[in-house]
Amino acid sequence: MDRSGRGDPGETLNLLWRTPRVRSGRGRPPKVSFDKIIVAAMALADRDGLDAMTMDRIADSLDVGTMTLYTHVPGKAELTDLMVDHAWRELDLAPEGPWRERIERYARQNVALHERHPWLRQVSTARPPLGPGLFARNDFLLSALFETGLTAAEISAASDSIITFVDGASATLAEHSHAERISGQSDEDWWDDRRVFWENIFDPARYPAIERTWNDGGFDRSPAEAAAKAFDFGLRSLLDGIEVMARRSG
Amino acid sequence: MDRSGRGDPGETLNLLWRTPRVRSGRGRPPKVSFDKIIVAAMALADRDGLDAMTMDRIADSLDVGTMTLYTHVPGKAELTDLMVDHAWRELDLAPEGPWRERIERYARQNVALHERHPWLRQVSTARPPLGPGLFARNDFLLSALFETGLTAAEISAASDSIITFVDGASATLAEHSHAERISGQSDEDWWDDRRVFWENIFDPARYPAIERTWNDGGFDRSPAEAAAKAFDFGLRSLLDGIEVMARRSG
DNA sequence: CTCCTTTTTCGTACGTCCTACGGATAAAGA
DNA sequence: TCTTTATCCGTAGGACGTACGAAAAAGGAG
Repeated sequence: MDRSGRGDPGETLNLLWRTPRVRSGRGRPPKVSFDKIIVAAMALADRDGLDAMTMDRIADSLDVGTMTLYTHVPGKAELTDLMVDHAWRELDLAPEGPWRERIERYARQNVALHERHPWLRQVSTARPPLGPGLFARNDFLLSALFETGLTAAEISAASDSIITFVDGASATLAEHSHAERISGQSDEDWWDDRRVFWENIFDPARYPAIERTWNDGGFDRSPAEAAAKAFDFGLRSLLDGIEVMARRSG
Repeated sequence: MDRSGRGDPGETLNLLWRTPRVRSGRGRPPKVSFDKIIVAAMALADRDGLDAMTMDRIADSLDVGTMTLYTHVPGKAELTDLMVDHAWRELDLAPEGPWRERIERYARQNVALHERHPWLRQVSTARPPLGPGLFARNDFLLSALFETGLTAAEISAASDSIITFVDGASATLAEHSHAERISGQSDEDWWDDRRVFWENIFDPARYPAIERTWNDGGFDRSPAEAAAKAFDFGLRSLLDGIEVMARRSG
């Protein structure tokens, strides 16, 4: 009865924390491994998108039968969880420098991660797979925030809001920088559609604030640039908010 | 070549802004309408989740053949876009009160919206359907922010970061309050799993900051309470950030 | 070498889902 | 009555995930 597109949480949990199996030597030698499947699936999703990542194609790219995958992985939902955790493990989170710098580094790394793996925006929202990747990230953020002297509850809340914002904003950024590839629409066509929309469909009388922002040049930047500005502003505000709270309490 | 799970943007755009068709009187009388299909689809997704919302079941709930739907809607991707926009139109966005209050009202409304329509978290991230619902929301936020005296570019960035944060945090909140229904796992089982995880799987030596936060009571709150705290903190910080910027510039 | 046990491989088949196609159907107008 | 127009919807096909079970390939025992 899985309605969220994710597999049984317990099953995934065991896979995420599993220690590599020790083979007895007996039995037919495996052609693929747990890890190779994850890597192949990620490569496919990176190149052709999450929808193109089918069990058939993953198996093909590994030169095995489709059903062979099911010896190593319970199903596609679990495989997706494993991919997400594997991606998060790519974050390079050295605990160095002052706390604010560390969190900014995390934010930049997260953007780069979404650039490499644009499919993350389709799966990485709420209810994340509770694997080593997630825990490493959370540990990094909590560890940085302990330097502020806030209470554990405050730190936890601050960490959660940073995760929420950075994940969402990274997804938006990656969305824009991959837009051409995703929509199959060239940048020129995009601007054309946009012009047609503003000229023919948009009714300024109905949305005066949008009209005014448009006239004042608020939309002159490309979507990617605008998203980057929003990212910077939001992150700065959150970090400032943490500093204010720290000064008040300590 | 749609890889994002969304339909042709141009097609959806026309549907979103379409004026109700004037029937000539000729032709077989319709059994369903555009709007009824959207409402039925939303009811299904609300009750049973997005995965359970199939074209077959939507048609059944309307007492028509499956293919009848395709007379009114090009396909499922477009229907999903229409549902998202329809949901956004439910936001009650009266432009009253000081700007900060207005944005807080928007935030609360958005949480309520995600409570009513938990499937939004699976579709409402980047690349939103550019319909009346989106524009009404953006107009509301921009209109509120104009009171701050910031430049159009600053307002646009601030608005975008609020949208990113509020959407992500609302999704997390709704996720937790619907967790039981989604996972089919009772609250007791959830806490049991949690205990098993901390006792058997979690390695404190590897994640010292998490261990410390745990010991300091940082995780004592229920996930829903913790998410609410993160929501409040993040929104307050963003609004403070806007105030600071406004004071600096004018 | 032969047989048994263990482990992995993978072809077949089924159920679900979206949707292209085209004939049937029901109204209005000529 | 015949034509035009708009809608309804049964059938069929293709894509996908995966249950099942037989076949294959290794080690070890006799």
